[in-house]
Amino acid sequence: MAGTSHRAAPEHTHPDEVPVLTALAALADPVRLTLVRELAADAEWSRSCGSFDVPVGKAALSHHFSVLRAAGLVEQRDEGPRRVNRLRRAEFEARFPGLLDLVLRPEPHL
Amino acid sequence: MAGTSHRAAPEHTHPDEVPVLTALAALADPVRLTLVRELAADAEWSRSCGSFDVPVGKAALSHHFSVLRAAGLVEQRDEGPRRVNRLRRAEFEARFPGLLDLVLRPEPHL
DNA sequence: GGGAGTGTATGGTTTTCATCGAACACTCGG
DNA sequence: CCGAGTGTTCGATGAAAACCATACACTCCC
Repeated sequence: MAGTSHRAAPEHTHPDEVPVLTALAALADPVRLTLVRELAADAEWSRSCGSFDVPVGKAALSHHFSVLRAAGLVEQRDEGPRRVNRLRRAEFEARFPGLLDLVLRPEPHL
Repeated sequence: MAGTSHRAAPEHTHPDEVPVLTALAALADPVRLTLVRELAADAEWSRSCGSFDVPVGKAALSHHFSVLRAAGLVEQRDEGPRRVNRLRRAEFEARFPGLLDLVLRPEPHL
């Protein structure tokens, strides 16, 4: 049958239930910042967890995604053997207006 | 004569030279968040470092202000024996539009 | 059903960061 | 010149967080 996954669905937190401090802490990490940026640059649900170019092992990567979910930044869905991601642009923007733009904006020269 | 201080002037960093990651990290701490908020609630140069209601000793407090200066969030000036503070609203807003508003805005109920 | 691919969970190590206590520097008022 | 008030610096401590290697769970395809 369709839609049947015998795998535990990932726990999500809606941005509305996220404290500012949690959101800031989630974004204040170079690896997660990269994840969010790469995620924003591609189509929704197009990137699996392993498809990101970050210098950490799978275990750490999995943890980072867990943090991003808890901060309401990322939504995940199981698609066959892989877990694909989506940046929760609209919802997160509604909760923290401008924050995402800020972090996605190309860094002005220092 | 006036304006003569035999004390080392605090090192400041202009918001324009601050990476996003540094700004986020500076705000992603409960004590510093309180400092910024209290600072925003009062007139510029009206608050000395010791006048904030945070549950840490002077040493830690001094360190937090150092982080806030490095993030371009706070400017300090020596005024007699005390060091008074100013939130760099305009400059920081120009560099990171909306970020201060976000953190100063009262937290919606969770 | 076996094996490859993908992601999570666990346990332990390392690093980072917030914190404190104590010592020091500076300013001001007696 | 001394003492109180204020803030920084230093060294050490403890907690939090990032990380890795391994082992495990699930899905798909042959």
